[in-house]
Amino acid sequence: MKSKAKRVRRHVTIREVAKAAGASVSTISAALNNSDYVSADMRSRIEAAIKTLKYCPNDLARGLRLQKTHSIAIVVPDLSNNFYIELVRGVKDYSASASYTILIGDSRESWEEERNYLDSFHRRRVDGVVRVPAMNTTGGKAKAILGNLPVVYADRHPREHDTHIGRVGVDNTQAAKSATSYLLSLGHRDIGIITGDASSGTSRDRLRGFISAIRSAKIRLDRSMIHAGHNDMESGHFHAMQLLTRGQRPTAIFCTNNMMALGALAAIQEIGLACPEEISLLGFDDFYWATLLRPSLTVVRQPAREIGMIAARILIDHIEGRSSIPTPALLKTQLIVRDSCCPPKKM
Amino acid sequence: MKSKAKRVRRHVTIREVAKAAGASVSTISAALNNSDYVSADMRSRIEAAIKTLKYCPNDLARGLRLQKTHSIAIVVPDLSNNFYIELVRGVKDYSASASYTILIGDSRESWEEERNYLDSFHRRRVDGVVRVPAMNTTGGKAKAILGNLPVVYADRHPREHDTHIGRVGVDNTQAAKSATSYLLSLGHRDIGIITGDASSGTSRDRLRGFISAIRSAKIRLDRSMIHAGHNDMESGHFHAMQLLTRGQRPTAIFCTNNMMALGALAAIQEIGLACPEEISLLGFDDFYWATLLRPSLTVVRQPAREIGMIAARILIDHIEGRSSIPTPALLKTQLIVRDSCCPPKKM
DNA sequence: AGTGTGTCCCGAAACGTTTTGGTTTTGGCT
DNA sequence: AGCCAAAACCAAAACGTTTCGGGACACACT
Repeated sequence: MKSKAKRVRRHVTIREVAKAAGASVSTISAALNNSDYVSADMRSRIEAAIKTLKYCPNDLARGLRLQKTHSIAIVVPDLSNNFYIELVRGVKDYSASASYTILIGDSRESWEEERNYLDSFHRRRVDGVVRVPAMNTTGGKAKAILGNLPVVYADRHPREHDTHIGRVGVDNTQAAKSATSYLLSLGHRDIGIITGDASSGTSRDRLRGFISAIRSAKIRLDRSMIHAGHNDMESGHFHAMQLLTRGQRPTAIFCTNNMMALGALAAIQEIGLACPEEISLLGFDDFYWATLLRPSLTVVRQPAREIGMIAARILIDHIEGRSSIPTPALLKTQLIVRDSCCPPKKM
Repeated sequence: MKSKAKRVRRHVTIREVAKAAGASVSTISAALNNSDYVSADMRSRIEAAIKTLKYCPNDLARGLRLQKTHSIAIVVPDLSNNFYIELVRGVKDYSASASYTILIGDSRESWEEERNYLDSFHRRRVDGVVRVPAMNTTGGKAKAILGNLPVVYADRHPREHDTHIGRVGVDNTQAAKSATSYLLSLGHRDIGIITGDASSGTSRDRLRGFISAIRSAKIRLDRSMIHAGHNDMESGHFHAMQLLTRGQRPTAIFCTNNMMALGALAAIQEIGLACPEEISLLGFDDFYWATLLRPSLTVVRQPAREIGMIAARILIDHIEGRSSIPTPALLKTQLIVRDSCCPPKKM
């Protein structure tokens, strides 16, 4: 037996395929990238060799040589929020159709985590990233991490100094305004709102829409009815508690994301208020089990999957030098009326 | 200006850092991998150069040279099932602590999708994968795709011919048995069960546990009470409908995963049965909003995060040549009693 | 016979790292 | 001064691909 003992080669290479098929390395490569100019005979010999050797191409080498990985990253702030799952799936489906591969990051609303993911994806030389920035990204600047990698923002606004090639989401101001108008039309006058962190453009827009609706109805705006949470269940619960236990309790609460709506619902159940009779609850973002809650939740629905698909489209178009749809791309929201809102009790 | 027009170099390399710092390429590499033998002076010059040039290491080249990527993949069947999110987070947290990076795949219970992910990860040369195989993986054999990449299975059983280096989950038979015993102890005698696909070892085990409990209680087993679904809401709904509209309706339904429990709950609500008074419902897998449902769901909880962490541990230990804990690793389940089960009405 | 035009294949050079095996410099010791 | 080990650095060879520039051959047309 040969003396070369350390024969623990982990993967078979194109070179071994070449040897087995009696061809040169470059011919194998040509065959793999099904270029023309490789005879039928040769091609079948190569395919046979690939099969018997169980050859699996090395994308590291490939990407290195090509200076392109045919992959994009998607980083979202909370995978346990079904909205982002749908968004990721949109990205994935479009990417797959354009034969791009995706890498998923879950920052859990932490800039630290997000930075790690972005850095890791950058080092992996993804061709671009669609990003839903984490909430608490205080001093963090993605630009410093990503260099001039193409970025498109989805759902949330980019910070001012973060360059990007596109943005897609909904018209948050308009959506919040019409949702609030719905509450007003039911007769509510004392409406509490729980928004996301004020540092987020998206949250600001939704708050703006809320205020605008209130003003249009010629109602005095009570700033103490405005609470800023952190887009998670816990802060939804906390701020709903605040709103529900104060002197003059609102007759309706509008939560600007689904997690906080859940937290608010928990608070309502805990206090033992009847929803919607004593307190109406309006959420943002739909999710597949919203109908299972009692009452089933009235929400404004964003087309999560479409947002993902379009974000991927803009990104990939840009990567491939095509021009794409204009941006920001603003998709339509839809008010899904279910059972959690009704006219307020007269007192 | 220089005539070299196409100066669109996308990324700065170690070589340019070397030039800027007045050092050789190998010295930069040494400095980066903070080896010894690089003077303080040189090191600071290098760091300065890295900063001003915004150097970002190329993990493709690195992985290629090292024959190791320091990354593992985790492929789960359904990211919109919170159980798997927790599992993924467990994997991620352990991996991060061992300075491994993770790649996430979401097969949506489809072998086609899973195969794509596995293949893509293999080509990327991840060092190993933790896998929760998709349900409908009929003829598919992961072995053919992954070669001899280390695989550890989590939550679900591997198929017979799929080699693996470890497995972690819960004692499904035992868990299902004691859950069923709980229903029996409440006085239920006519219990329906909705299991996952029979092709899954996990589903089989849970069914086995159910049957065993029934038999132990000396109750005649009614096979028409056993329905096999597909671990999704839709089939949970469908089979609950079947069970609830038949001649002799069961007084309790046991669903062997959380998605099917939700589907069953939807069916119950649709029919207008009072739960738990007219029909008790018992689920598998806890989720953070289970308490928000009315009734809040009684479930057997699996330690999802721990399963992920241990799976990652076994995998990484193996990759690094360490020996690990024995496998299969079976963790403890816990019955979380809430409001969806009560003694059956006497008729 | 000469010239061209396809077809099929190949060798070698890159891509950006790390590692190996050096060479030079430094400084401490006789 | 002379010597030597250690410290600091470097050039070149990999790692597994793709691509560029050709080479060899076959065939058709002058």
